[in-house]
Parts: sequence; C-alpha cells; structure tokens
Amino acid sequence: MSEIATVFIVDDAAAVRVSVSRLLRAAGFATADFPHAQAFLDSGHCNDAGCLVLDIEMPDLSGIELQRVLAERGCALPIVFLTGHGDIDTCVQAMKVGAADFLTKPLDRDRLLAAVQVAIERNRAARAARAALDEVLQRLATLTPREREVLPLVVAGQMNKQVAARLGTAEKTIKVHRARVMQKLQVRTLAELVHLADRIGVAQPAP
Amino acid sequence: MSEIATVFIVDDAAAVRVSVSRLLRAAGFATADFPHAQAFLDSGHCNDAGCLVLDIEMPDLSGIELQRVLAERGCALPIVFLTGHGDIDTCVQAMKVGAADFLTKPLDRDRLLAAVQVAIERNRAARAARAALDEVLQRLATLTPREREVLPLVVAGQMNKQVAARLGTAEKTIKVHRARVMQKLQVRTLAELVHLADRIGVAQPAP
DNA sequence: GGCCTCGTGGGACCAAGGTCCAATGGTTGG
DNA sequence: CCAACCATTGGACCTTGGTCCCACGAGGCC
Repeated sequence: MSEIATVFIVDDAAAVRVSVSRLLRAAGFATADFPHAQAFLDSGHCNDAGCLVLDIEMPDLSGIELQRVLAERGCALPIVFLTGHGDIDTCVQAMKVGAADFLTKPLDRDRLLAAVQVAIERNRAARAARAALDEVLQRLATLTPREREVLPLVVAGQMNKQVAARLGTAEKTIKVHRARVMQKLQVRTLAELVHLADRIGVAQPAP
Repeated sequence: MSEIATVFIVDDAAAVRVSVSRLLRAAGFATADFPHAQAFLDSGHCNDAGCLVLDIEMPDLSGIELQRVLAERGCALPIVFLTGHGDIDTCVQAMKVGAADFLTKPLDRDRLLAAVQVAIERNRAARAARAALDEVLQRLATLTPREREVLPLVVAGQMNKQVAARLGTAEKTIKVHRARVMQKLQVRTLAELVHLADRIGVAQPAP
C-alpha cells in the first residue's frame, strides 16, 4: 500500500480548521483543509486514503448533506463529524449511514485523535478489500460471453456434461471454456475458483 | 419461521410502558414490558424473535449497560433506545455498538413504529442467518477429528495425495474420509462443500 | 486478403475422484 | 467381553477432469 493517509478537514470556521489541523499534524497525521463542502468535492480526493473530519453546521452543503453526496459517489472515506450544538436526530441519522464518529465541541483532543485513528484504519481495510475486489473484477472482465455463462454453472457444482446440456453444446467445448476460465481467473483448482466466485458474488442459476 | 415477533419494552416509568405498549399493540405488534433491566434479563426472552425498546435513564442497570450485557450474552435483539434528555456521547456510543435507533421523548408515534419495524426486520434476518449457520455447525459437529483435519485441506484445493502426504497417511484413506465428510455435510459436489465451508469460515492451513 | 478472437468440436491419454467390496487394529461404552 | 465406532488400507472399476494436438467456420480489424 503506497498512499499516505490524509485527514481531510472541512469546516467553514477558519479557526477550527487551523486548530484541528495543528492538533492532527502534531500527532503525525497529514492533513488538508477546505472551507466548505464544495471545495472538498472539487478537490478530487474522494478516493484517496484517509478520512474526513466534517463540521455539521455549514452554509450551503451541510456535513450531513456532504455525507450523502459522498455516499452516492461511492466515496469510501470514513467521516468523523464535529458539531457545536449537537442534536440527537442528526447524530442518529449520521451514524445510521455509517459515520465513523460524532464529536461535540469543545473538542477533546484525545477523542479526536482516537476517532481519526479508527477512521483511518477502517478506511485502510476498506481500501484493501476494494483493491482485492477490483483485481478480481478486472480478471473477470477478460472472460468472453460464453465463458461468463459457463462460470456460474461450474461454480454451482455442475459437471461438464450437465453444463454442456444446459448450454446446448458438447462436453468437449465446455472443457475448453472451463480451462480458459481457470486460466484467465488465475486459479488452479476448482476450490480456488469457488472461493473467488463467492467473494465477488457470482449469481446462481436455476437448477 | 414460527415464532411471533415481540417488542420487549424496558422502562422504569410505568406511564411510558403503558403508552408505548398501547401504541405498539394498536399497530399490531405483540409486546411485553419490564420495569427494569434485570427483570428482562431474568425473563429469558433473550433469544426470542422481536426487538427491544429501552429507556436510557434507569436506576441500577441503564439502557446502555443492558445493551452491553446483552451483547456479551450474544443476544441478537436489536435495540431501539428512548431518552428524555439525550446526550450525544451516549447516542454515539449506543449506535457504534449496533443500536437500531435512538429516539428522543416526547415520542413521535410514527418514528417509533418505523424504528420498531426496521428493528424487527433486522432481527428476522439475523435469526434466519443464525439458524442456517447452526444447521451447518450441527452437521459439522458430527465429523470425527480426522475428518475435521481433512476438511480444510480439501477445501483449500489440495489433491487427495497431497492431503495424504500432509497427514502422513495413504491417499486411499483420504478418499474415504473425504467421502464421509461430503456425506455428513450433505453436499454432493466439491463446489457445494467449498461454498459451505466459506460460509462457516473454515480456517486455511499453511501451504 | 491475411490475421485474430471466439465458439465449436474430435481423438488420445493420463491423472484424479468416486464407488463397491473387504479387511484389520485400537478404543470405548455397555 | 462384545458391539460399535474410528482410522486405516487394499483392490477393482468407472467416471470426470485436465491436457495435448489439431481443425473449421463466423466475424472483426488492418
């Protein structure tokens, strides 16, 4: 894993940005800050490694709204919310949608650091999982249409002859497709193939 | 699924118990209420179908503490918290540990019903998953020690001869064990076996 | 018109899995 | 002590899977 985790801070109050940045940098984190949600969105750091520290109360796009937008864009950055006058409903909503933490001002230094630490770790794990998945999906993309038909049937435990009957072709042909699927997906045993298919969720056909 | 979902209400205030029960019953839910956490714990409904509606502020065992106790006991009942003067920290803590919802008094009828609905559905899904898992674990329990050694190696894609070498025995023997494993786990193909093993998380041995 | 991929297939052959029958020695619970 | 279960193995036999080599027709690309 190459990329360095960065804490992205979005707060309309410059004083908060400065103090939070300083605090995090002092603890060894890399930081970047933005005065409003749009600024962060435009910065294109959505797929970077790290986490977000978001103020709830902001003009235009609030922290909660930004969370929704990011979710829609498939952004995996965990969010640590900061709020002055916290309201329970907002908190619950944020947490339900997967916020990493929800802290109230005045900020407790240790809690912020702990929350950021956890958020970054969560992001690291999510990115690793995503990378592994992408790697597999990429291999999957090299399959021909016919191979994509054969794969689920093989993974479902059908024998070559059954697959052949299902697809209206000869067992020999299925052997060829099957061999190619194994090659392209870089697995050497049926067990590995099933593991891999399970991870990416290959659909099961009707028996 | 046989069991009927019940909403278990725990609140030290009789008035709240009555009004919440009435509200839920009017909406068609079965309910049972308890004046304090210990009463619920003693009732043994921990593995029933349904969900919990917990007051946060209670003498002795608070709602949050009860949540922790239940988690330790592996209780799958989702929890909807109620609170009078909600504090953010408590809310965050509860949600992090998996609370289904966190509502503030005065109670909003529709939000309570919605929360309970979602909680019960979550519980239903969790119970179904649990039942399926138990079913498999039960079959797994019928395996002999030797069969339990063979299983992970087979699932890892090892050939009979390799497994035999690893276990210091003849390939023929492995064939027998393997056949018995398939029988006992009620699978007919290697693919099914791997699926099943993946679901229950069979550990991988060193290559 | 060559060159490539894709899907299709045949033949041959070996390795591996699955099945049936049969047998032995150790352990354990009645 | 006997019955039952477990782990172990052998042999015979059939079915499958995997791997070579080879071949052909349909399309797409340069």
